[in-house]
Amino acid sequence: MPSRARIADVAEIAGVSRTTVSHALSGRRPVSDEARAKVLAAVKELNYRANQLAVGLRKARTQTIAFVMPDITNPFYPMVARGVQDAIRDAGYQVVVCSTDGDADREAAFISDMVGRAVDGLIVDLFRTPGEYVQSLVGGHTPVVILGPLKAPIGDRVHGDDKVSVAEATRHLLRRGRTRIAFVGGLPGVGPADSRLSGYEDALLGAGLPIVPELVIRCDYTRQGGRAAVAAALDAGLDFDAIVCANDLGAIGAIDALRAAGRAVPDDVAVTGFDDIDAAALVHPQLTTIDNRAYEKGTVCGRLLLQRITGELTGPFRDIVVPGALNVRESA
Amino acid sequence: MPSRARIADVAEIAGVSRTTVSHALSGRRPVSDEARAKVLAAVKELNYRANQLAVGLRKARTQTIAFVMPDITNPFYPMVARGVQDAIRDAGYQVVVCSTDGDADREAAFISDMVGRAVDGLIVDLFRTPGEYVQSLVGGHTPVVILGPLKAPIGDRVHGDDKVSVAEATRHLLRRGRTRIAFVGGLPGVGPADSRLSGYEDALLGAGLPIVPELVIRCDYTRQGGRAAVAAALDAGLDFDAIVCANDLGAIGAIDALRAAGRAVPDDVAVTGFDDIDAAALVHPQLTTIDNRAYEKGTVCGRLLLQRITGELTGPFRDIVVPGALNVRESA
DNA sequence: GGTCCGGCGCAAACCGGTTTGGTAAATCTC
DNA sequence: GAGATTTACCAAACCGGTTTGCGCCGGACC
Repeated sequence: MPSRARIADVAEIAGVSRTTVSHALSGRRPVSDEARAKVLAAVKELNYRANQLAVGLRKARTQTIAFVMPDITNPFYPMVARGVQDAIRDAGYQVVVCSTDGDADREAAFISDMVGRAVDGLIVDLFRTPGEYVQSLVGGHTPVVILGPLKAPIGDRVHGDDKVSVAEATRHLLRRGRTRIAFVGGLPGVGPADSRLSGYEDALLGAGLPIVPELVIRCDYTRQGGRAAVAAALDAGLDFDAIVCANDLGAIGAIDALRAAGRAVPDDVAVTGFDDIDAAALVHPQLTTIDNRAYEKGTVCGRLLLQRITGELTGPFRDIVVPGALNVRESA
Repeated sequence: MPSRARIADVAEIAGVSRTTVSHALSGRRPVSDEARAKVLAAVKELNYRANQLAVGLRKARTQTIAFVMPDITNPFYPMVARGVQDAIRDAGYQVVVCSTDGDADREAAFISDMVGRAVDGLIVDLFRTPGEYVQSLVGGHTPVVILGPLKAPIGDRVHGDDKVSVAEATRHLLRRGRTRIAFVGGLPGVGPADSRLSGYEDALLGAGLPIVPELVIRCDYTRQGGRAAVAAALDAGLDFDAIVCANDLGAIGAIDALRAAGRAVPDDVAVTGFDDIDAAALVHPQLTTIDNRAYEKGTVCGRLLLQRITGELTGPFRDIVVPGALNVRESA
């Protein structure tokens, strides 16, 4: 394989110096029309493109940001990535996506690696790496935006407010006349379940209704978990006319169990989910659920990071809440 | 912001030359235990990590490959990306993901940009860019693996065989005693519909059954398309006991129409899909469909590219078929 | 006609690493 | 104990660009 054309090759063919080629292409200093024409012709002939490693090395800017996510196959993150990309593209920036696929060690490895590659900024959603450790990895030389619930004084932060969102879903059920509302999903201490549960509680208390312990059923985030939990509740003869689920998969499982027991959704029991996964609109009945606004979160992260990189934004780190949006469909 | 530590800083603190630091860290030449200890101490103290731009520039290798995909929010591609990543990670390579989000110009821009960033290899799935153009963008200096149906003499190729897969799904229906099988989906000439249709035809003809033109219904790839097509067929009084759909969304739409008409799935009409999207297992009844083996395709792409990069594989470009896998669930 | 100025181009330094060639000291060989 | 070899290190070249400093040239101005 022949190697790629270098700027020296262009200079030789155009009959000018490397400097002049650089200036002709960047416009940093004026160049005669004649020289520019010769340079452009040579560039075309050789199919020349600058080696961005060299450019980045010299300029100390790579026009690249990294987005470190826990799992690229979780549809939330690709949608965030698209938002990020749309927010930074016009400024001439690129995003590179790193998925740790649930591996804790790889979170740190990716961050370190991306800093080594001299990215101009980082967006990170971390499951397991403590904030202080991230600090040491980044070294304070690269601006960081934290996506998600992690609180760490290393950069701006963008996150949702599950509590408020679930409270809104619960109030939606109350407005529709449901009074015996159950909560299903999310083992205590695992993931976002607790804040979602507290949103449910807030809404009930706010409406002057009691929290009935039997109607708060904790289970994992799977379809099977939701199905088993609701089936058990029905078997136990519990009485409820609506279910607030901690996530969509659990809600789909809940509907499975209701269908199996001959209860109509939403007529006998209304069901709400959380996440608004693709399948939410595809199942029957279509799921009323909370859209976590992945794309918007991405654009916010991208804009924020860009402002830090350019210095347009300085001062204390900001904390931006992107509230969820209740998506009313058929199930509630 | 203070700038990051450089190798010269490490050398100074350790009291040795830059050369010795490099050798101590890379092991390319022997270094005394004493010097190594001092270097490692200084590295730790300064939290030093090499600037990969400089390393890549000098070594002319970046240990990075790029994966250019048409749409990161199509779950197929993230799963492929995971496969690629798993295949190359142990060799010390990284993958950077570029999504063109359906924009044709950006396909070319990304490829050009990644070549400019001196990636060691490319995996591309192109919707619109012609092969020869890609050739000129890459310049023949970087190995390429083509994912998908594009035929271009610029690199190895990894793709499915929709025709064979759909034929298998159709034979599955025949084995279950279905005889009047319809095909629904995919406008002619758009995407993979034609090869899928021909698999359906192959299977019927192979079983000695005629192709009934009325039972071949072309529509777009959406849920609405499938629903409208099947609703119209039912209205027209067409008689069929199974439907082979060109994709899962269309199949879900088909089931919508069957449900609305009071036909039971699969008892009255069996339905198969294609893609095995997440929702396929979440809808009711769960969809029997063809898994396009995204992860496996990713690992194959990754391994192939790696072999080209290392020179382990040379000679004519290979064409590897990753056959789909029929995933039998409830709908057929 | 000399001075000043702007336009234009080149040489050289620089970014931060790796790699090569050379050398001084230590060790081996006979 | 002289010569050969090895060990351990360093200086300098190099990767491919950008940027800086300087000189040359021609035209305008006094």
